[in-house]
Amino acid sequence: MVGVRINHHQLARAMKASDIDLLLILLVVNLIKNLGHRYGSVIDAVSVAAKFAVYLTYLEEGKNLRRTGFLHHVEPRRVKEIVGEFEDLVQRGEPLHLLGSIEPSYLIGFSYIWLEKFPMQGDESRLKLFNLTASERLIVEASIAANLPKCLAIREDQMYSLIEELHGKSQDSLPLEKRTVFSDALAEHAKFRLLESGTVQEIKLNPKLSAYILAKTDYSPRDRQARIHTMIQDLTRYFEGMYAWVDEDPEVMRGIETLGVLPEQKDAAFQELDQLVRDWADKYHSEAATQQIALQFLISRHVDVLKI
Amino acid sequence: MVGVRINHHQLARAMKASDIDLLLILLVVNLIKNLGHRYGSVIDAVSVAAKFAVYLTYLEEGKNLRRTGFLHHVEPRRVKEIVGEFEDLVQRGEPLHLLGSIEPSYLIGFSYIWLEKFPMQGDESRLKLFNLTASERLIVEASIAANLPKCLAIREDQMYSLIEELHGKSQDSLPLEKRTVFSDALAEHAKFRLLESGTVQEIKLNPKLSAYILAKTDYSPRDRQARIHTMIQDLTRYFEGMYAWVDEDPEVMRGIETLGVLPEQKDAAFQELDQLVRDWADKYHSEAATQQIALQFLISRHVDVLKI
DNA sequence: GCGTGGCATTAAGCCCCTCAA
DNA sequence: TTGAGGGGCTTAATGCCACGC
Repeated sequence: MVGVRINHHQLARAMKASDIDLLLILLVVNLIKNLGHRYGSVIDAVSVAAKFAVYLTYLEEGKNLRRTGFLHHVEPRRVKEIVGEFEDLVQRGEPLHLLGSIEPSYLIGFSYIWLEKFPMQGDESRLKLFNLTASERLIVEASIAANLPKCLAIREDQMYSLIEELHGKSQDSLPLEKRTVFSDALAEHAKFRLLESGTVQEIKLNPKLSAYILAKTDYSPRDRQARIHTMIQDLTRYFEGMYAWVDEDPEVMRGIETLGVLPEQKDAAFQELDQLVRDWADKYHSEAATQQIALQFLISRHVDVLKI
Repeated sequence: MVGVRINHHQLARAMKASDIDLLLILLVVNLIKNLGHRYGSVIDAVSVAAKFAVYLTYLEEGKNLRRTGFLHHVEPRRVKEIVGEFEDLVQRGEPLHLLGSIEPSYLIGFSYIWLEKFPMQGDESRLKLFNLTASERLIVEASIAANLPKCLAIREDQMYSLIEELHGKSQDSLPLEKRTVFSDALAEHAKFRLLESGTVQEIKLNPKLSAYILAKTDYSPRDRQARIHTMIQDLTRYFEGMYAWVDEDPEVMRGIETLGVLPEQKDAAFQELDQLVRDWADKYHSEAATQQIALQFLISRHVDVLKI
């Protein structure tokens, strides 16, 4: 049972979640489970977004606390607090901060700090910090994959120190009120996340002592990070475009085609579409144009909603 | 100042929100401001999604409360509560409910209940329920748009009754624990939302008395609703496709082209693309194929991120 | 390791009321 | 009406410690 991967979207559908609910689930569940954000920080992030909505309405409604409160079902007193928070931000030129980054900031850069604090010089043993006999060391080293980042294996308490330092750094960029104290619980959470993502590996030397090694130089691999970034940007653009489409903006065109494709024709179809789009863009592109447009497209498996 | 429309995305960008934060803002702010969901219900909805993530991890990790807690930074005891909630849902076959519907359920169908409770028979006056002299009535009626739904104008207290009944109905579909009591504050919120969306109009008869008329048969116009629905579905599909793309799924192809287009060529370009895509789909479509694919595309204004 | 229990703090989402400008 | 108070309830996010298995 352990390690079974559950398709949250399918389970949610089976539980008869509505369309909008599926969208929320898709976003939130991935933030938490795949990207590794803390449960609480996602809740907080959304709460900031919701407060932002309140602040905007407040501005749009002529700074009327009561009316804003009615429109969103929030107490005027609370509206006032919220407005205060945002005016403060604007005043001090501080950035609007929800999650801040796609992956948890206190885990990003974990490898750098490790490499910085515990570098592995030349051909010294990775297990330098542990008192092992030569034969013990050889046995352990044999069980470690090759091509690992050049830094030393460390003890649990040293890893906690690294995490604490990282947490401290990530807090520096936050306004004073938003900072959260470091706690054992948080440290342990981070350790689990690092292990789970494969960034760190634990090697049990004996029942009481483990060595921790850095297994990857990033919380996520570089190219995957880049792809996730692209995904977020595409999604945001798509979101905005679709909002405009809902309002029947004539500058926006939306379309969808579903079709059955034979496996052996798939690659040809993909390639041809790519070429068609490229040619189309070349044909209509004009350097003289002031208006830039973007054409996004995506081919993916089509799952007939009714069939599920 | 009142009624000024603020582009939340631009303001958020100006406040240096990160990419992922912009995405969250786009979603949450629109749920609250444009679709009219209560502040609290959006928070709750996300909280349910987050709890769903916890539940999924719990299942995937072999029903290990503690480990699940560490992975998401939630106390094991809380994990247990959350798991209990979901097992209950599954057990009783109850649907997973976050927002439930794209627009607030207690406002959808407002016009139906009005038409049902206060229908306007034949050629009787819309203001039947108000004691007005013939001339007063004519003056007021002249100020009302033609072609309104055939139902009577009502008093404020009657509108509150309608809202209460509607709230009651929407609660029926919820499990017992999730129900919220009706309150004056909630009623007033609904009233403001109805007025703001233009579903209901207020006509001041005198300083102490207002008549309320139903100005539209829907909280949102039908075709707009349909578009919003399409948007949510497209977004969800796009989301899923992009997630697969991140994992380098070979069945997924993602692309984007940006170009400058002269206004006079825009329509031709749009039409040609439409045709190209159609032809491409026809060419590769095979009835024999078991695998269905979907090609989504969207043209929208391209805003260079760097320029903002 | 894991489940379970106790104990504590703080914020915030809710409700209602009054009074002065 | 709107802003500004006051008062109160309840949930839940977050922390810590400890016991028994």
